[in-house]
Amino acid sequence: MLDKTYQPQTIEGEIYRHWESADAFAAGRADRLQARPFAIVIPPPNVTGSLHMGHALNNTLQDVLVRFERMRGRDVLWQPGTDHAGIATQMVVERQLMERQEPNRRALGRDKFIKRVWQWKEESGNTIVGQLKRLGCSCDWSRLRFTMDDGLSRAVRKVFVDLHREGLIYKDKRLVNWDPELHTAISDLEVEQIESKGHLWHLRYPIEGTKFDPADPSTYIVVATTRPETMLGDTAVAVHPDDERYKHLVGKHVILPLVGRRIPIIADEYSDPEKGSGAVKITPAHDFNDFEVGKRHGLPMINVLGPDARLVLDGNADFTKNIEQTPQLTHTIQELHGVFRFAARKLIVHQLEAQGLMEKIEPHVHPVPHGDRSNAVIEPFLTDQWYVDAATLAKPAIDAVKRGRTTFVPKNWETTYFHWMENIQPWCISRQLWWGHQIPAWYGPDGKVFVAEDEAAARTQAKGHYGKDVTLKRDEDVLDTWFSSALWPFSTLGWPDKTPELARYYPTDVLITGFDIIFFWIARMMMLGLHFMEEVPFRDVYIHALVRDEKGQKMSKSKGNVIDPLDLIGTYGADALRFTLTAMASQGRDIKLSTARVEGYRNFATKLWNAARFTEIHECAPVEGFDPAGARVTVNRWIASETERTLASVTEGLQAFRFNEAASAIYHFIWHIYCDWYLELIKPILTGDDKDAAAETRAMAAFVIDEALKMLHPFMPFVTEELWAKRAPKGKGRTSLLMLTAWPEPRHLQNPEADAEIGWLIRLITEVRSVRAEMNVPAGAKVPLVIAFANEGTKARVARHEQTIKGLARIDTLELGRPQAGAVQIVLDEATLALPLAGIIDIDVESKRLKREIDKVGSEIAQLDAKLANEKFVSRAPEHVVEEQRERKSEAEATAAKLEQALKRLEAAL
RNA sequence: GGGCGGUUAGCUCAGCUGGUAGAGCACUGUGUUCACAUCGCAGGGGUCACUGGUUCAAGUCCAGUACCGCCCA
Repeated sequence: MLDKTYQPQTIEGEIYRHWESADAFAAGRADRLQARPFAIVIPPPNVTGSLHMGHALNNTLQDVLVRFERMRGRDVLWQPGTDHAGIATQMVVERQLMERQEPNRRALGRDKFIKRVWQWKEESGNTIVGQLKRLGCSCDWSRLRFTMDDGLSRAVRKVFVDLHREGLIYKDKRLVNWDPELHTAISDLEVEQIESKGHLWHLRYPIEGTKFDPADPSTYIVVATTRPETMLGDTAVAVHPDDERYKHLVGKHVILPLVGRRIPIIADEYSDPEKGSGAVKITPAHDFNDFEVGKRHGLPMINVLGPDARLVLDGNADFTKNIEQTPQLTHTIQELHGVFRFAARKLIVHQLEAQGLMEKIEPHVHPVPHGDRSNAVIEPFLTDQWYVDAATLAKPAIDAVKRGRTTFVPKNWETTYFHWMENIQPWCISRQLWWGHQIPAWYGPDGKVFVAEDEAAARTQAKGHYGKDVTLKRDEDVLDTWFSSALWPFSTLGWPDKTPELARYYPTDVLITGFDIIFFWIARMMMLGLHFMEEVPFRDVYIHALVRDEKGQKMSKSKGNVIDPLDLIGTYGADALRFTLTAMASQGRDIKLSTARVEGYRNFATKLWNAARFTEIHECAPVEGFDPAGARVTVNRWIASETERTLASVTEGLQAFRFNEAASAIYHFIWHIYCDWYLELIKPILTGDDKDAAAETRAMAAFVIDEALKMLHPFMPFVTEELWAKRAPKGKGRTSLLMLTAWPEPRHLQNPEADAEIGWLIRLITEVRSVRAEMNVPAGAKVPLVIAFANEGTKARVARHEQTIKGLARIDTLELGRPQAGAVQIVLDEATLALPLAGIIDIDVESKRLKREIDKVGSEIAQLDAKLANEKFVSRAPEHVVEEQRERKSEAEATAAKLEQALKRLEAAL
């Protein structure tokens, strides 16, 4: 006997272990070798991370789909794995060293540090795997991969070497986004532009050949800048070519204050006449736009900052090149060399002010680049880095989506994808970190680079080049983490080896992920998948929303509004959390999660549990060979019909990635159809005298709940599996696993007659209950019911459902006859139901109620009349729509007439 | 500045190809009838942001406005 409530905590772990021990998650099961494969690769979570709400949503949706397809007979591979997350993981371990007051990374040295990270990975790397299991994820854990596994690392090296050979990876000296805190380059995508309050400093640059006079504007040009400290590296001043104010100055030079460098005034459209003074200083080594301007005009690039964002002036040959050694210059170098950028800013502003070179300072809000990990202000920095020629790789990736070989759901994300891909910049892939895939490049004594999959191969190349063995030094940098993630759909399947898995499961069927990594990950998988596999990595990309808190705020640790999915699982069970996320995953809107909702779906699990308990109590066990199409009892034919409708909704919903529709279809069926009506309607039959009907009903009740368990299983795997096991056919144990049971097939069970009849019955019961409640008839009181003016069909229905009506509407005597004086009357189709409540009810109140009803129907008739009187409607609307309105009108008129009669009868009683 | 999305019941949200506005929670009344009070029954509550347009018909399509959010520059 089932307990009164479902206790998820006590059974979830056990059920999960049961699945695992049955190898139920395994891809390529022997019984499915002939089946069509269905493959999903997991977006690999950070190996040292823990499950947050985004993971919970992402993996729930994947699991729903995977379980659905598995039940539909596909050979499912859900490929799990974790990501080494270069910067994040390295930071975690460094912080750990600091907290434990152990030697820091540099003191430890590269090898020892990496060993520590591996150690940390071994300790905590499976935390998230365990958490995914708690969520119920049915990944093939035997195939768990890690981006730094030997195999995946080999794939990374091969891709690097191949792309390099093809000229698609190259080393270049360009401006990069430099994180001065982490001392590494990062890609554009890892930079967040944050609107910040700053200033616009208007600096006066004296024009060469004039005597600078603060009172005479013709002796200087004003440039506006948000970063005065970079002025030491200025190599030009730019004005717009059409700017009349400055036309006469183009071609002249200014003498850079504090430095004495002679720099040209150039005309370039980059300068915006509307902004600031219309003239801008050009610092090619410290600004991306200026870099381009510099290239156009052949300007020198003078780097005045070091990797830690301190000024480097002393001994900086580029800085002192072509300038006179003045006392001012010496002073500048002395005072500013080694000073951190923001302190330098203050000093420089101060000096310029002292010399009358500051025209004005305006408050100014502008975007400032920040590193997404360190949150440090990013410095455009001129260094040598490795780049991927993304523009070339993007072409086939754009084409594949344009031609529909890969489809985004919802479709509008394709716009985002195209926009980015069509404007893609070279991808900086080297990182000055230790944790990651070390770049497979070796340098000879003269700096000549040899790219090879291992050192031996590099040495061979070097020997060929130099004609002798030389000492090679490996590039110290590692690759961007996303470089290895980009290979995930094929590297996890064994590539570069030609494995059977690769042949069978690539391309994968669908990728499920959030929009925040369309660029980081999806785009790059598309590029590298197409390049190396000559086939898209996935057919569909389902983009889901972000999970926010109930106020719509992004969850973040600093805001303290994080809801821990594991807490919710602990309180309400994994099924409740999963169902909530699925039911709220409608396309194109963020999810505002509230625990009330989770609680509601926990209640749903309990409801289902108790429905099962009911079937158990009434011995509704599955009957082998039971054919629902052969049911005779109307209510059974009806529930079979409803079941089939639900099956269509759930199946179609999942096929179209309309998770919320699928979820609400099964929810509505179980609670509001099966529990609210079917189980209530069959109670009289189960305890009645008709043994055949009772037997059929028990079998049907069992059949339907089993079908419901199957349909609900992808969403709520634990409780359904548990009930499946507990609801064994009579005298037998149930050895099958629900998760490996076949998804229901349509059996032509839809039955309009049964639908109509039970629909009528439900309306009758509801109407009677409603009137009872309105008339304050005590809930427990049984009253007589007279049905008047019934046609033959209704009479037959009344006879068939007499017991049910009596039970559910709390009726003691039910007869056909005429409405008694002073009775409450209900119009139901052609019939009138009368509840002789004289003495209990207030005639006046009842009269008002009937008048209200008449008014309601009356206004409906008026509306329909207006519509049908409209000639254009009648002539232009489709025939069936017009017909429908006519029918509706005549029904409404009939109802109105009957209500009028009812009112007359009531008034006659007065 | 460019792009995308949102604005529907007190709250959180559904509403796919235009044809009588739905759910959950909350609220009100009522009930412990032998599956379930993590429940049942009944009920109240919406000029679908605004303005125009297309159409016989607009929450749904189009244009614009306002406010909110996100992405990119």
